[in-house]
Amino acid sequence: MASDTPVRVRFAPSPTGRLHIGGLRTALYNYLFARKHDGDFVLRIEDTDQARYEPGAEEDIREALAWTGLEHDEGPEQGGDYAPYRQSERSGHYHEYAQKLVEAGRAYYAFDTEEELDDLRETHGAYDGSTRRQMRNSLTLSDEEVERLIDESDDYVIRLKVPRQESVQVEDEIRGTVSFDTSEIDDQVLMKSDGMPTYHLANIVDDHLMDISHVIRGEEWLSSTPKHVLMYDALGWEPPAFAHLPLILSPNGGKLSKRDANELGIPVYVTDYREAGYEPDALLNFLALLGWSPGTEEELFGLDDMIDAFSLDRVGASGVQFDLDKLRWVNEHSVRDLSVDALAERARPHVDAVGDEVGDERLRTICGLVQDRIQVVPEVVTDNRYFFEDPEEYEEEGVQKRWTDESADLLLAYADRLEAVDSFDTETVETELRDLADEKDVGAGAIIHPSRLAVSGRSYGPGVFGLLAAVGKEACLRRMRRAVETLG
RNA sequence: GCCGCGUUCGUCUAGGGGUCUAGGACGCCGGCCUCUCACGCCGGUAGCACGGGUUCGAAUCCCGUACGCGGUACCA
Repeated sequence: MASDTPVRVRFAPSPTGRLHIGGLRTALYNYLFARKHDGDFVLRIEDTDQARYEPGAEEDIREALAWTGLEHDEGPEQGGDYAPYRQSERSGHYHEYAQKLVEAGRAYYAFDTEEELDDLRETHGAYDGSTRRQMRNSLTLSDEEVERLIDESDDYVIRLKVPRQESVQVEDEIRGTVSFDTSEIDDQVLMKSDGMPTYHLANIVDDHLMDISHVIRGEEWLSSTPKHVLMYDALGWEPPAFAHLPLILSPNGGKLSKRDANELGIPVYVTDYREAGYEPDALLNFLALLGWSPGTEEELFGLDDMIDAFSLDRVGASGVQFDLDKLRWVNEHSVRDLSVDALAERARPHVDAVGDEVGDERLRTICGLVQDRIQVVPEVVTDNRYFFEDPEEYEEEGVQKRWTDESADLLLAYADRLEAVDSFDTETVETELRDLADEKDVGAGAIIHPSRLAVSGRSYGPGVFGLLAAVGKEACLRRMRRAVETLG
């Protein structure tokens, strides 16, 4: 990397769908690289495919990035020195340079119909240096004919004239030099018949015009990079540095799919992670570790720490499998770092969503009790149902282990004592229990465990005294007596 | 099929000719702590894809094979 040119990178998603988790990682690496080098991080919308355009997708992308905190310096909505940042608004540039390529003899008009192209693919293979002579294009037709065809119809494209049998070198920051033989490269369409550029043209024109210094993108682009290099060369432009990131794979192999989301619980879209209650900083931390290593034994990072530690040469080259357990582990640490108040605030929407009615004060109490027992915020309510409703059954294993012949009597006696008590706080509840244990000459555990079982239906969970206090006097008495009835 | 990229514990990775009887993390298993669970701490399990070279010496370099992934559109 030339250290004298300012670093400018871009994240260039296409609004054909919601932002994918892989896209977020690409954005993250771009962001880290930009911040690390005091450069600019640009958001560019690559909306050149009218057929696949999805309304709302750009909004989702913006929302997802905002949620994660990856702020860009320039983009469609806030503008910047290189505006506009939506390719559909930059048509003039693409036409201009497509024209230049034609004039320089590095591109040509092609008039072939879809049927002719299908036919070509079947009989000869690709539209390239070996077959273009047989096709209907400005290389084979007379100038007059070409002019007439262009005038008469809009149904033509501009194709890149790929030189025959040359070797093209791509310098990749992650993989080193990768070479391709131009005989393997077809005459890529640059301008589509609808007047829109293809990704390939738009991408290099914009990267050049926007002074992009480093193109950091997914590995799926590596194969088309030689085409881009050929175009930079034809236009007399210096290509940016390239870095192709390894792809994120499903634990089942292949790309992450909606099926992984359903079967493995791995969300595919960024906003789904928000919905699932993951902490954005944890997601970013996890994503950073997926394909990159700081070289130290540190694993838990804040964004700023990641920026400090980041470098492209520590990004791996092989595909990486998504590991939900690891994400949950990282998230668990983020949850634990939250203040109880913050956790309660985050839990609120999830509480409301399942229709539990609980005041802020009590929600904070509950959060305090479960904070280091959950990995993801919604577990405050999805696990730990006993805070909100009486247990419907008692964990069988727990009953076998903790419910003894004396449990019923002890629990009843405890319930009676609690009924007589005025304030039902953690200390009172504990004092009463210990006093009763002394009185009956049993270990505290003889009452503690049946109590937990009766009140929560489980043999595990928060400390009993906090648990009882949080559940409340009325419910505790009801549940204890009910447990004695059903467990005997 | 062809082209490209990749291959270290189940997973993410460190390591880039001797310091590697391969280090860390997640997961899993065991222990300690403890009213239970969880946290925390301690310990354990498990790996250089295979075959040839090069070298005094290879996880590290080269070649081949296998496997995986990507590309092969008027999609990005």
